[in-house]
Amino acid sequence: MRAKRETTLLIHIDPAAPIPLYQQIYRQFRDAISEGRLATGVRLASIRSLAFDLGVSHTTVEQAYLQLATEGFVEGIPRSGYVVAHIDTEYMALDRHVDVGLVESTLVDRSRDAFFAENRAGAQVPFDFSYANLQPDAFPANEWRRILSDVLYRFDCPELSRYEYTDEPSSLTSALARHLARTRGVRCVPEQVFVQAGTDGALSTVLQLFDRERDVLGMEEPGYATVHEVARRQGFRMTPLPSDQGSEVFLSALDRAKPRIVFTTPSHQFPTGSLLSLDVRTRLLRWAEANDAFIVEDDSCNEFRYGTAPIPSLQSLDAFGRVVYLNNVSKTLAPGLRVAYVVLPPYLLRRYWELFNYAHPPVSWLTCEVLARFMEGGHWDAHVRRVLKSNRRNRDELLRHLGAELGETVRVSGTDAGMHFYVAVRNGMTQRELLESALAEGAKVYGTSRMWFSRPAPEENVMIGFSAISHDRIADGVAALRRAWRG
Amino acid sequence: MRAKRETTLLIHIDPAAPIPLYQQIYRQFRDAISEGRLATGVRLASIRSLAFDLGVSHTTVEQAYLQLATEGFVEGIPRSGYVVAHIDTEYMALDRHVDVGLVESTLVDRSRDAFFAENRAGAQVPFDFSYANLQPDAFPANEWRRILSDVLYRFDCPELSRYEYTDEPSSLTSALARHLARTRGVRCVPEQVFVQAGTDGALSTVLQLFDRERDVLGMEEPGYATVHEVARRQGFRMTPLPSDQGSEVFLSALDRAKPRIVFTTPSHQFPTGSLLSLDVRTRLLRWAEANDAFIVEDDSCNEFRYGTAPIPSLQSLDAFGRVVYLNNVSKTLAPGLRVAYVVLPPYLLRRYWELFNYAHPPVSWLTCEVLARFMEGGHWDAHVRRVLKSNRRNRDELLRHLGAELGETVRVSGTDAGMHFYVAVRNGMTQRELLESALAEGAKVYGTSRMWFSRPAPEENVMIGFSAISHDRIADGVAALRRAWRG
DNA sequence: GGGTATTTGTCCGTATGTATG
DNA sequence: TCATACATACGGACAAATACC
Repeated sequence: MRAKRETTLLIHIDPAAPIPLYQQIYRQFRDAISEGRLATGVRLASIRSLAFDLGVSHTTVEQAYLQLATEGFVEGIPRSGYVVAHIDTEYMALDRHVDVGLVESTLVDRSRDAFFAENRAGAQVPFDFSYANLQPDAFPANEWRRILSDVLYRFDCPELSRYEYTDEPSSLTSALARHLARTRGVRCVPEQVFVQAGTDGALSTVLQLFDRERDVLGMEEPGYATVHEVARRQGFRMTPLPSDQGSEVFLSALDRAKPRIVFTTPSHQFPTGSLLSLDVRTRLLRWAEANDAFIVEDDSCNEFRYGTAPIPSLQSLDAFGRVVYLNNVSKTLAPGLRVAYVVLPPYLLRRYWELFNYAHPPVSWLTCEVLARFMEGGHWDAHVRRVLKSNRRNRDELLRHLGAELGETVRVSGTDAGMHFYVAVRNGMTQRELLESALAEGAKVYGTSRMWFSRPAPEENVMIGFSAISHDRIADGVAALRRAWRG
Repeated sequence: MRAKRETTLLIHIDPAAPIPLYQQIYRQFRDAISEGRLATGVRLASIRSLAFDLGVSHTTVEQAYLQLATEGFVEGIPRSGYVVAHIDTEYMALDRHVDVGLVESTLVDRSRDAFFAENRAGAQVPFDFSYANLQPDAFPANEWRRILSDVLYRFDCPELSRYEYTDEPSSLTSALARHLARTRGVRCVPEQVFVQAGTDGALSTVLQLFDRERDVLGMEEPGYATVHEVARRQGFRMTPLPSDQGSEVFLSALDRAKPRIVFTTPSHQFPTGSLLSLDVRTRLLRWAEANDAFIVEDDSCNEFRYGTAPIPSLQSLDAFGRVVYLNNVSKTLAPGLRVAYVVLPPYLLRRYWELFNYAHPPVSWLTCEVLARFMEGGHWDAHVRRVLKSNRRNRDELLRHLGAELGETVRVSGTDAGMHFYVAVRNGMTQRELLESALAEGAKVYGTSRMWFSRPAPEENVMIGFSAISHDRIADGVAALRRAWRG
């Protein structure tokens, strides 16, 4: 490229200004070029001549030119000079404060959204019957901090400075494999266990092992809205499997629709709280084997059974490698940790490694290491016992008061397990009216309508949880519900 | 259901055994039913009669029966008795140690995989010229631990016990928005910032905002293999955009293929290390606006520039809301933390909230909170300076020795920025031979062939990194490379 | 047209005030 | 408090490009 002519741009510098000299020069050139005052191809003053004019060292000018060159405003021709590069001056003049209005309107829309209004401001209500959150002080902060200090003191944590790959068994996958074998009868080696970023992330990963075009996901209805949404985002078609009309209806829907993947919550159906019997379990497994289907067993909440011991997992009955075991630490330790895990059967394990060659584990090594030590040190079992005890106390209290205050008006089910009751309120109110009248009395209960996706949701069903509310507020909370629903 | 006849099953219990009495009873019934020794419909001994026979309390037997009932082995008929439920005894007899062979063979296959052999055992080699890992002691463990203790001491961390939703601005998104505005000129509000589980996770999320059927992803070639893999898993078609033949070839490929999404690394192209000039940047942005396309700007590694100050981000030039800004803390703080973040432009923000209604943030609240305080406390800037300094020292050392020992044999590029050099070795060896001969001398360099996906990769290009190796091993490492490549 | 002087960018070391640890 | 490192600014030496004779 040849220079057309030399610049006549006048540069001013102020040695007293707080801005470095080379930056003052740089900026004046940059702005002149951006605004089109220096046209493409124009030759800049030579480093030495400009330095002489300004009374500074030539290296100072050099530094300014170098910065202009790396940012693309000028082009350096070796040992010859600098010329102005091609710059779209029209573009550079455009205002970049774009579409802030769209951001703001989107934010406002969100804040009005019913689901968020329901779930977000829970803490601000006197009686929050949340079905998923835990007691505010449930997290074993002291133990966690101690273990974390041990890990960080140990030595310099080279693991944190390395990219790991998902086929390296870790202390956490080993601890989980042992724990699952002991408490849930799950048979696996650590290499089958994958730690994931929450249930959403786990499910996302599992779905990616299948074929969007051909494979259909069978979804419990009513069921987790999150699962429904993840499947939609992942581009999978869904077929509803009625979960509130008994197991025969469930199984025959399965046989009609023949999904490739089936999402189930066998040990505690969400939200109804029902339980898949042993007979249905074996029929489900046989069906999966006969139809080359896979079952995702979401075993969340299995720890909380009131009356009987936890029942064995579906995976432990699986003789064909048809079950993906899925669980998380959100209900027992902390939702805020975002730790879930899946156990893949052999076929899907192979498929995983075809598709996740360059994938890294999605959860912090530090979190995994601390959790592994927490489990291996026996803190996990002790902690689950504590949480179970608290949940049982709250459950009994809530059940007692619901019976006493609203005995005639409500039909309560799903009381054997989990962190909430599935309650039909028979006072003629719509779901919206039920939630809003309760809220007006300071009590927050939760709607179920988003858990249906193929047929209209029954109006009268709400969820009343007992995991987050403090024990001594339950009585007053139920009194508030009575005022709201029985006048 | 009516009972056929009563059981004659003999139950033994041992009060001295470590197993609870009710479990001894439960297990004997369970096994008998599983194995078919008690047929469907058979009536169990009544609770009181069995209790009398065994000499235990009737509540002990009741507990055993209850467990059998919840697990589905028996059915309780109210005020009548328990009968054996329908059990698929044939199924229950199946061996459940299935397909362990498949698991094991998959594991063996993996351990032989070239990529994993290359990336996994890095630490065991005397001279690891890794291009992505950090110094083993790079993580600021003391500061991190102190902040973490502050957070956990503070009070009971109710945030850990709650499910959050992704539209709640957090201390981290606020800190990131401020930091990005200051150091990269990125204009955004915290509500546009989304913390994600690593770059893989971030990219996954971004892709889900598009249409798999219609939208094509334009991918730099050579470029990140991870991006390629994520796109494949997400079901997106890809079109290659040559990144090693100058910007005109890049832009014309763009104009021919017209992808909807373009993945770029403008401030430090991976792996070539080249830089997108200002002119190309504006042309890219104009092109995106004219073609209704979106650009994903991976700004990773922008912090490491040797010689000149970091150049402004593409997002800061974006007048149309066409750029998704993407970065992570893996190169500066720790890959093991798995923290990345995206800044969505208004249109994609709206799209996000259509699809991620029930999504939770994928990163631990604890990690986010500590990182936010780390940044707000000024530790981030100081730490980046430290890492930059270490990288610069290593870069200079490596460049010096490469020139001295292999000056004739290699052509080194991409030296202005990043954590590695892009090196063409001109000694006639294939890529495999280059890597293996180096490894035989104890030096690990990294292949580039997986970064091409539509055309054959040049054999002679390897990456030689300097971010993980210790400073005083570089000289010996390069000597090893000389022995390997020049005999 | 070829040798030479000059201009040019580039690379080197160094001094100084400031920020960092 | 003090040593260190860094950003800034400076001047000199060098070699390639250019202009001149």
